[in-house]
Amino acid sequence: MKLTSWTDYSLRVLMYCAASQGREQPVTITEIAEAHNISRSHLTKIVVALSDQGLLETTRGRGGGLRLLKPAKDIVLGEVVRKTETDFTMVECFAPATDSCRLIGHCRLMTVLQEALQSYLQVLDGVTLAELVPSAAAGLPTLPKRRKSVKMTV
Amino acid sequence: MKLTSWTDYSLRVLMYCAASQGREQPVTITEIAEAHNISRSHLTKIVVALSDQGLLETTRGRGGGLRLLKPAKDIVLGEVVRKTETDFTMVECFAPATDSCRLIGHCRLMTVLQEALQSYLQVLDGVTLAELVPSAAAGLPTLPKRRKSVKMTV
DNA sequence: TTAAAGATTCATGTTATGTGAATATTCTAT
DNA sequence: ATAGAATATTCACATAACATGAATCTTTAA
Repeated sequence: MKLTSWTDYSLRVLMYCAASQGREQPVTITEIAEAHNISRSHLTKIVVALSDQGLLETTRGRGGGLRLLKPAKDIVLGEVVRKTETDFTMVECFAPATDSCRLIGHCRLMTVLQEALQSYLQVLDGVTLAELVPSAAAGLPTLPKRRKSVKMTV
Repeated sequence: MKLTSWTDYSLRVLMYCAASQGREQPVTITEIAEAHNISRSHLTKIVVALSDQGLLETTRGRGGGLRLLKPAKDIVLGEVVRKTETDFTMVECFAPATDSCRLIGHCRLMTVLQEALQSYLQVLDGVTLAELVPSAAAGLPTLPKRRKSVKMTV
């Protein structure tokens, strides 16, 4: 059981944007791709999806780039994961010939796993992007262009 | 995010065995494979693994088959899933060059996802095999009893 | 000694994910 | 206007995890 790397990258992009809120120039895809050392093409697709899902805003052309639509403190992780993760199927529902299904009518197993999933997402609903990116959480007015060592709260 | 079908099948095997506790002849692999309409070869590998993990006992030869090592009411789902699911890596830990890592030192994101995973498994720790297979549960031949509500850590 | 069971090995199929090149489109600054 | 910087789209392919299945070996009760 794991999140897809698609979700992983999506989170990185959003965190990067969150960390850069307040910057003059918006973040660019190339910038993030280089920071994380992944394919720019691939990252572009992820950004497009995030944009379609209303999680960030893109502007083309010179001086363009990415921006969060909401303040980082208003974006919860659960929302992001629900949108980026496409398949939450925990187990297959087997044919009615299946022993358990024959016994119970509807699959008790699936219900339980669904509850566990809810519990998982609820934890993520309690955390915002801002909390993952301390500098944004602290409400520092501006970030230095080149961040060296930034003190943070653990 | 989903469980592997390996885990899925593992659960089916155990549930089948649980439903058959008390039978004269032990359950056979062929029997389960046919019930769920999956490859006998494949299922064999799963059974071998379950046996190695101490979740069931196998006996070869005529009259052989599978048997749970413990009563179904003493086997919790969390235990099974922890054993059958091999990879709980939620996200990659990116290179230190990564923006977030540079800021935080250790990845806050991973911590949060780990907590969510714990919450997921805790729900499964509250459910036993017996509860998934009514006939095996305390000898009740009728419908499943309502399981007590599970504490969710949010 | 035979048939029924699990165990092992090897080869292959399938699918989701990831990569990257090439090119189109949009926008701003000069 | 136009050049350049950015996102957006399309196509082809690479890769690894997951799944399947045939064939054969090993064990054991009847």
